[in-house]
Amino acid sequence: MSLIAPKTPPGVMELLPRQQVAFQGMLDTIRRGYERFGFLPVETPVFETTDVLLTKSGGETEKQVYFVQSTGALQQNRRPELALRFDLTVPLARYVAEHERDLVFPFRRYQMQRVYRGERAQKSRYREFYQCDIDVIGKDTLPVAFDAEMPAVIAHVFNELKVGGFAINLNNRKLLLGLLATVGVTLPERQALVLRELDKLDKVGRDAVAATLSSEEARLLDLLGEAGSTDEVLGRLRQLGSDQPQVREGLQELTQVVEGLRAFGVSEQNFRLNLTIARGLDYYTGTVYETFLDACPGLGSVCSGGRYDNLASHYTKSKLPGVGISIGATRLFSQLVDAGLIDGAGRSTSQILVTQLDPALTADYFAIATTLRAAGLNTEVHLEPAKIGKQMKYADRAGIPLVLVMGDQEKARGAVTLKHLASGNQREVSLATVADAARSMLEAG
RNA sequence: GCGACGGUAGCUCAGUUUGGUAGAGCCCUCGGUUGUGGUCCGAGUGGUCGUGGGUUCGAGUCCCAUCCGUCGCCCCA
Repeated sequence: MSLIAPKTPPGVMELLPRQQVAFQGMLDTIRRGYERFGFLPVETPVFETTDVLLTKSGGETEKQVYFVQSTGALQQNRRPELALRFDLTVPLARYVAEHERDLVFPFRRYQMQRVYRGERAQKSRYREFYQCDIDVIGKDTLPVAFDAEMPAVIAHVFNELKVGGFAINLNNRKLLLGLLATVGVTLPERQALVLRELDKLDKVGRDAVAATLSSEEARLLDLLGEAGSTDEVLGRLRQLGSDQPQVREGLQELTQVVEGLRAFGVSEQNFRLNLTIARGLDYYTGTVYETFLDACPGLGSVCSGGRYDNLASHYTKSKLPGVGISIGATRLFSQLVDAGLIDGAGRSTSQILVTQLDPALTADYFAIATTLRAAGLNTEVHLEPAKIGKQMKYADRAGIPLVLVMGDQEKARGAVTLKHLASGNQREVSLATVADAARSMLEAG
């Protein structure tokens, strides 16, 4: 019988158990951070009906959607009625429109689930990946203060994740569109093109971008691309003295966001104004965010989002403005592991392995394990008889930090031997105090 | 969808120039060590050389086709 090659489909992240522990730890940290700011959990199905999912899509999005179809429907040649979500924001819009009467506004929700994009896999571009979103949806109105809270939450989470240096880049699309209008760019298609080119500024350089633009557009490019501190950039924008309404409004919002961030106590190191980021052109209408890690300069954003004034407009007549931001957890994890900022090989969930040295003492081993578990320690018994060296090797490879050994010598003394594998420390302790001893050896490392 | 590069052991790769018995390191298993993992030493398992066809006495190696993968473009976390 011929074997089928065991192979994960391209563009997915599949982890070994110890890596999975490390990844779960990261998700736990993000979840704790989101809850610390009072966001509520929501989950939605991985698939939506195609009419819900594709309302918003331009041609690009639709090309990346995976359709879901039953075998029966396939055989009847019917068009798929379901498709996999490609982000969590569109499902959120549907969710809010559908459950509007049962929700409390402003509605603060977090959602950490997998999304799917049918594009060609590349480095740190996955076809299945986790997004960890927070969004706030207002009823009729949503003050700009919420735009400032988003990056404050992210700064808190990234500091908890210990990712090293990071910078949340801030911009405002009203400001950008207003400035474009002042140089005569008012056609949506042209605006989109200029913004897309602007977005590439860091990547391909000023001259390459300017070559695709008119001279007036290029002058604007130089204004937007000029570096400087937060206050310098704001000052420069004010000096323009533009009375173009979108420019005034955008500048005022951006100023409020900066003031809010400072009031929240976010370090100046962790945010900056960057007038060249434009974000996806679909639904953002005001503030936009993109976050970059100092440790991974060449790689893209690991966390981005923005303000949208009319997201749910396809599903309801209610006005439901929102602002949200999303951590790309799969990409973030793989980058942090590559950069050595987190240990990709986590510990086992077992804290202690009770070995079987003497088959006659099996009942004692089980009883000791029960005692340790009752004391709150994750405990595993090596149920398969084997040489003690092999049992230790098992603990070492599985990432179990502590090993318990008891032979008839120890038993006669009412004691057990505990060995901490990483340090090699080994102690004989009284059976009566084994849980406390184990705990202190785990803490000592 | 477009472009570049690449497919040889579970993994990383050498071998291709000049056709001549399929290799190394790591991993894994066992042993050295009958109460001690990780280090060290020894042995062993593991391959239709991506697939199909062609040239040849003989193809991992040369020719043609094809599939798949990686990276980049577009777009995006």
